[in-house]
Amino acid sequence: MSDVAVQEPDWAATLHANGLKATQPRLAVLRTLSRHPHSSAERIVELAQPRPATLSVQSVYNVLADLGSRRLVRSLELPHQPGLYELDHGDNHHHAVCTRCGAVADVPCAVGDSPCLTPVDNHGILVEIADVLYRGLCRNCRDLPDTTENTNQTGVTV
Amino acid sequence: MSDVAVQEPDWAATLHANGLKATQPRLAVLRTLSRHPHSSAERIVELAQPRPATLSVQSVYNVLADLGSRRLVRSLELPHQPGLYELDHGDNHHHAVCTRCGAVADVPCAVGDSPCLTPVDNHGILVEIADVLYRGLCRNCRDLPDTTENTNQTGVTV
DNA sequence: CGATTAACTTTGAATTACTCAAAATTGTGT
DNA sequence: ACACAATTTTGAGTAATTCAAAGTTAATCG
Repeated sequence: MSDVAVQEPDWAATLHANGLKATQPRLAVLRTLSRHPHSSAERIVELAQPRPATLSVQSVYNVLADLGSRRLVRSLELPHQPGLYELDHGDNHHHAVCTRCGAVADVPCAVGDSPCLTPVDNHGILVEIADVLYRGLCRNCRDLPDTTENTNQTGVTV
Repeated sequence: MSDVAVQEPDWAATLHANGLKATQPRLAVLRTLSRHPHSSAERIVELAQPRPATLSVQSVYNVLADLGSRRLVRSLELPHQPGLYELDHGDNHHHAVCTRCGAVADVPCAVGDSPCLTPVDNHGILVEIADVLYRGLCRNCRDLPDTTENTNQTGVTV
């Protein structure tokens, strides 16, 4: 029997197609984001180990910048938290974040087709993109009484 | 003839009504935000001078935190920029930001009534708030050719 | 297939936007 | 005016990120 492995893109080929060398740090970052979307730079370093055995935070920042400029990766900035990164699948999806545990979920960009897709002229600014951040409580946190400690608790109120 | 002054709220009374002392730094921050919405803490220090003659950045942060907890002021976090502050008028408006010059404009929360007001259950997260950030080009930047320097240029791409 | 070299990563220092804590000051009720 | 708690300031500290120079590596050429 063959292993039932999750099909992953050929990252080396993707990098080459974008005029980038297929280096270990870049492959590690792409593999990690593929398995763990919405990860911070520090988290990527943790998750990427031990392949390669060492990977500096600065390299991750460099890699994320390079991949971001090629539209392979995009970032998500939540208030009072380090930036989170995910593979850029070309869709313009938004995010829902739990204000209690910090869990992040993708939300398709289709709430009656607006406001994401309709360019609006607001006070002279011709809108091309709408970034929407939904805030609320995830199922798990909703079910817990106010006083209960949450296992997912990050200490951050987003 | 009397001066044609813009009518400003009685900030001292507002502070007292919220159980806060009407101190010079607090009055200066409120006056400044009233005249210059979407200002950062550093900018508030610049704009508030010379009344009082000295005002520390830390005081501004303290004041903003106090006023924020009383819902007199709210903040707006743009990626890769210091937090911006504005008076909280109780409406739940959003913001449009020019990706070229960084200009910020208020946008009423009413794009077909959604997505701001309709709670949606997305991937288990019961949405209570939707923060929308519109990005685009302001009239001024749209009229300028790509190569032209923008007078409002802050160096920041938001 | 091994050398060359431009691209890339790492190391270490610097910066920005804040936060924290203790000391000095000020607003307000008496 | 006085007193005292509330507030501001001063100074140090922190987290996330950026900058710059030296070292390393991937891919191309011989």
